[in-house]
Amino acid sequence: MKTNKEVTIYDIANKLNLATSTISRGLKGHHTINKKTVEKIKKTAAEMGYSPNNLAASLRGNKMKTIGVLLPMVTPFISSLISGIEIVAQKSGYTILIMQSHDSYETEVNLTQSLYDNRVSGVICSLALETKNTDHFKRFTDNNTALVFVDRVPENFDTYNVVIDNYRAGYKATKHLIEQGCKRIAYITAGIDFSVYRERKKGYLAALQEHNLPIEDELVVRADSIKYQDAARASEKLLQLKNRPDAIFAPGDTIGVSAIQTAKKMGIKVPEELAVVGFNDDSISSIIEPNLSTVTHPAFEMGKTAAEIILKSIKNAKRKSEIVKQITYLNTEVLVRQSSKRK
Amino acid sequence: MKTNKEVTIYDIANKLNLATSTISRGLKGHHTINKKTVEKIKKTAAEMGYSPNNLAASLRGNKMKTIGVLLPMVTPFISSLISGIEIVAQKSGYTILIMQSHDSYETEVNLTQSLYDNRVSGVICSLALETKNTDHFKRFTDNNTALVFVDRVPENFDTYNVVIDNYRAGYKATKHLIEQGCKRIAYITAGIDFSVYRERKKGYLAALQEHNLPIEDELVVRADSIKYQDAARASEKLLQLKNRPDAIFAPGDTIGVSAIQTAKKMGIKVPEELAVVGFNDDSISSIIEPNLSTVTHPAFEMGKTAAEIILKSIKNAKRKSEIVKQITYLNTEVLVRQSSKRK
DNA sequence: TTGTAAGCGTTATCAC
DNA sequence: GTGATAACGCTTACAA
Repeated sequence: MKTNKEVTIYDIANKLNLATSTISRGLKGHHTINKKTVEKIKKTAAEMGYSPNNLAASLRGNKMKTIGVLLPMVTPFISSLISGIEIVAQKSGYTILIMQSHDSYETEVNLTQSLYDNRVSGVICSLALETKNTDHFKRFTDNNTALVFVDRVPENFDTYNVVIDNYRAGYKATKHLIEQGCKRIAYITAGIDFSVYRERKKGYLAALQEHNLPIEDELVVRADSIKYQDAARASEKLLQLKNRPDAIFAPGDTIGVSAIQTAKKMGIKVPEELAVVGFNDDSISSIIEPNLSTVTHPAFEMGKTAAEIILKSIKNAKRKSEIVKQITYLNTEVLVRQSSKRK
Repeated sequence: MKTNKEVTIYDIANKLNLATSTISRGLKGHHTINKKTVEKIKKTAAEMGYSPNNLAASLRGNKMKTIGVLLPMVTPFISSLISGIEIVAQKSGYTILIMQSHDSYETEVNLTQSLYDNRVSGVICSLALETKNTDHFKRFTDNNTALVFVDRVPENFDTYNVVIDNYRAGYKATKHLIEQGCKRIAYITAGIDFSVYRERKKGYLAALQEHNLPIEDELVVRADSIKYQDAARASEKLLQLKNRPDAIFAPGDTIGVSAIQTAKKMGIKVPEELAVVGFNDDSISSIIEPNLSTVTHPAFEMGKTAAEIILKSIKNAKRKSEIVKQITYLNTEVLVRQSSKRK
């Protein structure tokens, strides 16, 4: 490793017999600088191999041109979400700093601190499954850092949220199962009845009630996480019931896939004896056989929207915004495939 | 948004009637500072809601405590890789900055610049499929920034590489197919015969040769990317051959899955008429039916190893290291599942 | 249109 | 053990 000293605007200033301020402005194509000077500056900067030091620039403004992205873990859904954020951020010259909480509250708190220490301009977050208290995010709103929650949002926090209507999605999925003639429909929830999953459950319960189907406690089971193993355990529990369900609404495709595979292992026919609907439209849902019916979840769009809100919010940060809370809903729909087709 | 002014070490110094240098040292538990003073400092810092400004600290040292992670795109393999990096980095108090090239050379060059501008301490990179020239990485080695390539590494670049032995992996997978009695084994490559895929191909060819199987050009086809659609197109091309292959070695599970599904659509029985072996052991490989035989790819371990090397390399950065190039190989093995079991 | 100089928050180097 | 001060590289009033 060589240790070339870095070229700074000071060096350029020296070479060109100009002031550093002129270089600084020239590099940004400031309108108060002579066009020819600008050109000259840019040219020599390139020749000298100058590259701007974001640290120094940000130290003055006290913020990096960086958006912190704090997510539970990288799933297919999340990776589309990231792409959406990325594409918008990149256009505006923002870098994104991705961190995973691994669904742990403690990790989330730590990463929150770390994002703050790095002086990010804004934060886009989808909560960890474990998170109940969201005080650690006040740090951002209290200190002029834009904050947007996506998908897994807190219940009571005054800021921007980008979500789908989980209640309606749950309702629609369940209604579809009812229309297929299912009578004993089960639901698998995740974490400590986490908001998103609870809302979907509410929709599920509403649909049952509306169609005069009995609501039975044993038909709602909990998976410790949304990972395959935990989901499979939950599915198994349902399918071992004396009075087994004839349908499962799984609020995630991994869970749905685990249900199908568990059923197969137990010799239960899908969809004839057990109809299954998942959530997210991950690619596995069209690889598993029978193909998994699912509810679309516009990850990419959600990412784009969240990033756009963050950028707008950063721009307006100076004059304090009037907006206290804003919830943006994106649309979802039920994709009917083989796993729930009974008619 | 309130705009609380930030608490700095200067404020703490004022309150405690100490010098900023003492505060700075106290906060880090420097041994030259009285234990009681250290405690007092830490306590009041906490009380005042102080949080360190990494920007300022890094400006002096000219490097952020950040590792840039530049990857082609988030696949299941890559997401394990990230986890491995993350776990090691976090332990040492490093933050990771993840960026995706989306397999585009141009994007990779830009992101490289962006990482540099952000003064990361080190970079872990897996190359874009399009990348042939890697001069844009010289920036890092020339300027005292640690650099490690993982998995998709350049051919000629003096630095650390963490890889598997792609040649041997290709050889082993092909040999397995031969042992199953396959005679016309096809291979799908990706990108412009990108290094990793080329190495696997070499192994494939060596195995054929060793067993006196004919090497036919039409049995090696190219997919434009490793995404499903492109892979499926390549599979289709193979299966439409007049003299159709009886096995496909796919250097990725998505490609392997596409091969199985394409075969099914065409009414070709797997594994009876077509044996398939994939690569990576993604979770889809055990969801697809028949289950896809595959070659393990120790993503998590590779991530951990890469991060450990980076950290060591950062530590040694001051005295220039003697090491010019070091290649670390991790082990792989063939997992035989239904898609290739013929005996 | 360009120059001067202060300041961003921290740390390293001396000095005491 | 602690303090004073310069320096990191850049931006931005304010001056010219």
